[in-house]
Amino acid sequence: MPELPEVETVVKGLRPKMENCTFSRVEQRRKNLRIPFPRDFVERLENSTITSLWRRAKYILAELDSGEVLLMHLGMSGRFTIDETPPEQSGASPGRHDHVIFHMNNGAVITYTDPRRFGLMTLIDATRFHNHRLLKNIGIEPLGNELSGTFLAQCFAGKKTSLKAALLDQKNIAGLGNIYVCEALYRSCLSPLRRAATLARPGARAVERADGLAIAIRNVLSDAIAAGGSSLKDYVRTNGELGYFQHRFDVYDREGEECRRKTCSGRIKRIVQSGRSSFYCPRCQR
DNA sequence: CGGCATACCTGCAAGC
DNA sequence: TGCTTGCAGGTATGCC
Repeated sequence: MPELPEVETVVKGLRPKMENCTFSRVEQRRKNLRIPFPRDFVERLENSTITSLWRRAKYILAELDSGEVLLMHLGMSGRFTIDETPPEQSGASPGRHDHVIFHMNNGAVITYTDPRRFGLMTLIDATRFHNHRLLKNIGIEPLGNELSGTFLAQCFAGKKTSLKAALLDQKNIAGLGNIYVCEALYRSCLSPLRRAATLARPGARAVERADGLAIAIRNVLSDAIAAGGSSLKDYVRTNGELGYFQHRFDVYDREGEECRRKTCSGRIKRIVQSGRSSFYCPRCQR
């Protein structure tokens, strides 16, 4: 499920068990995920210490004292689970989709599970990670200071594509996925079909529209992060699972149901845009 | 270059 | 029950 809020929640959950901790043992149970694991992946991790753990877009980055950065992505179905009892003591054996197991020097066993294997793990040089092919073209962080109506208006100026596609494009804004784009557009009363450039088109409403969208994006994401934190209780479930939380969506997966806006009598519609579902209220989103 | 379709892989729910 | 189909929250690539 991972979009920005889920990845943020995973990072917060992993931090107490990984930051300033050392990899005692690493199990790599297959040779690739979406991309191959790097050469000597296990050897390069073992006995190195994580100096800091953070998120950029939907990537999780662990800076190591070896001078490398461990770069991880959850893809569509990746998740981490933290166990305090080593499997050899609890008697549990790894599942078919448990691809990487980190044994930390604090006793935590952190398992990466990913049925669809759209996730990835790789190691990159700390001095050059900004220029790494996976990170260099990524857009602004939506929870940082750069996101504003002015930014969106400029960024989308001249774009013929839809607002939906423009918001999904990680080169513009990093971390939004299908769900939160649908939710942000709903909150700002903008249609996913609207041409991105019209956000900036001069006119009385243009500033309002762009500012409204910027605020909606920020609020949707921070609400989801807050919900994740509270429903996971310090970001870790009792079963150790991280990053999966129930969140009540206004439009996502609500095809045919009533619009939640009190002043609106519309019904949520599902359409397909560039091969993905968009959910919106055709009555109040314009 | 923009915009779209496609591919990667597995699991699950719905339909027959 | 069992088979087939379509769909899933991400991203890179290739084609026009």
